[in-house]
Amino acid sequence: MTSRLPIAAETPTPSSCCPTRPRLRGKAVKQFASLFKGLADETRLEILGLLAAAQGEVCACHIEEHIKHLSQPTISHHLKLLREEGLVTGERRGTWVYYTLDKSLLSRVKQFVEAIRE
Amino acid sequence: MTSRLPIAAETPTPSSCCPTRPRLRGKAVKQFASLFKGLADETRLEILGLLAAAQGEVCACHIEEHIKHLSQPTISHHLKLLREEGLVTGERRGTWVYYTLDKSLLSRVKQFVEAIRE
DNA sequence: TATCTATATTGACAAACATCGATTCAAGGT
DNA sequence: ACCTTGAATCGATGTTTGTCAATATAGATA
Repeated sequence: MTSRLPIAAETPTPSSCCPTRPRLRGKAVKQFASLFKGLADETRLEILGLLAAAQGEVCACHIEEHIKHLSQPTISHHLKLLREEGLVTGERRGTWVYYTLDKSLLSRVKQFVEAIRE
Repeated sequence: MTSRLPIAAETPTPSSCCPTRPRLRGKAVKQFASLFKGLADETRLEILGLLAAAQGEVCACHIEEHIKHLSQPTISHHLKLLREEGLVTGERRGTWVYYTLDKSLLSRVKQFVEAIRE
């Protein structure tokens, strides 16, 4: 009977190791998950990297030109997802559509850093 | 012939609107996409939020306790993905396995912010 | 050894996603 | 009107992903 203490004699209790309130809850979890889903694709990151470097508008034709290994419909599809997620905006002028990085991208990512860091 | 200039008379040329070098390329794109895939799930974000708030170890049993709407194998699966992505570390002590948030999470996210911001 | 508990693994399945070819839509030029 | 070009949409397809029930593994206790 209890000749020696096991490595972890005590069952871990919530009071011993668990936070009362997690740092990501409810709506925030959904919003960040949605944001990161938008960022969780190589093609979309390439597009964002292009727009960030341009510091302004880039027309869809140039985006397609840079991402040469994918078809036009595929890139259009990714642009749509980025628009819906609010990470870019697209404006049609004449024949062309010009895309711009939305500032909300950086602010939302920074919000995540703050939420985790507390 | 050319009675008046159309809204966008000139075809957008790379030199007019395109950056010479995008801000996310090659390996960096892959690494960030992999990171964001790890973050692109509500359950995994909840787990990370728990670990962040705990500021230390949390045993798997408490994680499962907090995320009550999912089965134990499902949570174990997410913990595995987080481990493989280097976002958490797990250490077995006796019967229990204790998880900790890896510091690399914040640094990697901040790297992304810097890359986009230039 | 046998047994109990905590965690991980396996196998199956449905839903979500990335991709493409074909088509459509929008706008300008002839 | 017609044609041309840039971009979006549609429909189909193969892959990835989240989930669970069942089972296996690791470690402690008896």
